[in-house]
Amino acid sequence: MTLRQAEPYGRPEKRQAITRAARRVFGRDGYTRAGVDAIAAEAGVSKRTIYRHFTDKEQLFLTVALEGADEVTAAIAQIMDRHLHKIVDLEQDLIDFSLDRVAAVTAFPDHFALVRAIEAEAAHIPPPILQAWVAAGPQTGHLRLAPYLRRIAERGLLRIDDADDAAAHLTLLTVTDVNQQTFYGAIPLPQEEVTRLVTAGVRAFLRSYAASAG
Amino acid sequence: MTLRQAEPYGRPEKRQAITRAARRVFGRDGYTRAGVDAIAAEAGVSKRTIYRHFTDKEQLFLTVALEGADEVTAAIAQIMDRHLHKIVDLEQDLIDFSLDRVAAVTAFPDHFALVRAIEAEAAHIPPPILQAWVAAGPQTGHLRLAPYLRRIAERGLLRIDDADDAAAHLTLLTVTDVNQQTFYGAIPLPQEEVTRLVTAGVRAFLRSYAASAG
DNA sequence: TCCATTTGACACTGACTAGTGTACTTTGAC
DNA sequence: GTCAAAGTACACTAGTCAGTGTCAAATGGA
Repeated sequence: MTLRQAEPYGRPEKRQAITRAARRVFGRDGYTRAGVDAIAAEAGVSKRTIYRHFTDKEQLFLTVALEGADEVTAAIAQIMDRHLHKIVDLEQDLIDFSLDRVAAVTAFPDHFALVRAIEAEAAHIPPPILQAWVAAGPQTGHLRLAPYLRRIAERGLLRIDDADDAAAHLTLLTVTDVNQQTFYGAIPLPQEEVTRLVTAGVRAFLRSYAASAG
Repeated sequence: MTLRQAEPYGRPEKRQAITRAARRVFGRDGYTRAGVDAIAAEAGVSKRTIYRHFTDKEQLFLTVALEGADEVTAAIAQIMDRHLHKIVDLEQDLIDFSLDRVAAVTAFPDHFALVRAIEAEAAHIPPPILQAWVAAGPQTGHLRLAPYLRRIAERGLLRIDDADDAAAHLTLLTVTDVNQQTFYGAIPLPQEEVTRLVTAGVRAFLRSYAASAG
């Protein structure tokens, strides 16, 4: 199992149509249920073409997983910059940031449905590739969040020993909580409940990490 | 799709052999990959017998999911009682409690592998049954943890507004964190790292909820 | 226009799998 | 020992699906 095939093949727009369709179908049906024929139909492409671009169903899946991670990581980076660059009201800014981050799950439904599929397949994915995915996706999220928190701490608004731990804790108390309850968006949750969960999570985080305890 | 079949059929030990094997195979291979023949072989039972006890592969899966949840919920209840009944050193007791709770994942590997399978299948499981599972498993965990925290708060050791939120937050900061990183035990993590994560989580929880801030 | 690359249509193989039908054997209660 | 309930062995259907072979059609650059 190779990570990526070296030589590019075929027309890029075909390849993109395939990966897009694959992301959707893998996310909707899961790896095993997803049929290559269904992906071909969804992509408006011959099945034969898929096998000219990708050697394997497995390789297609892994390619899609890695490429999607990059995409979403970039989007999350933007959300961080929008909310955490300049802080006016820390609590409100963190709440807004977390709500936007949660909303990304619904903004990229195909990708996050795929995330569920990846987590389901974890035991069947070659460890190095799984680690590559974790590194490209979730881990990068933490690594990018940590510096923002550190900078906020330097301004005297937070008291932080380990910024990576703090980033992980903020994520757990907000995004992870919601994702777990909604199964990554598979089971909807009323927006007001999402807001409540995120608000409670941010408040708990601030009680734990705010420099000036009320 | 009925929740449980009313009339009991066949010898209970056969039925148990089937459900045990099903739990293991479903957990190992996931729902779609898991073959009924494989389950029959693992159970030391004729495939025909499986279909006399259960109408469907699907019904077998759902039965196993619900029964396993009950079992593990009971085990977790014991862990709570062991560590949270009388508190001597709150931080240490919470750490020990959380470590034991995390260890339950490796103590019931078949069940928690199945949990991953359930979460993977979430979108394909009839909502009422999925909710029944959530109620029997994860939710009950929270509901049972909350009273303990409330009692600890009444003794003046914690300051808690919403005990359910507090229970959820403690769980997120410890068990969920570890489970997410290990993919429910599929990818191992050194014990020292588990201890570090849990300790950091409990400390963050206590900074957020302890009555007397240091 | 020409030609090489790419793609499509489609039939096909081989393997696997859920579920059934049936005839035979085992088990355990009485 | 009898007998009915339960289980086994095994062949079989019918469907699905990953991946391939083949050849014709489309595409696009020179």
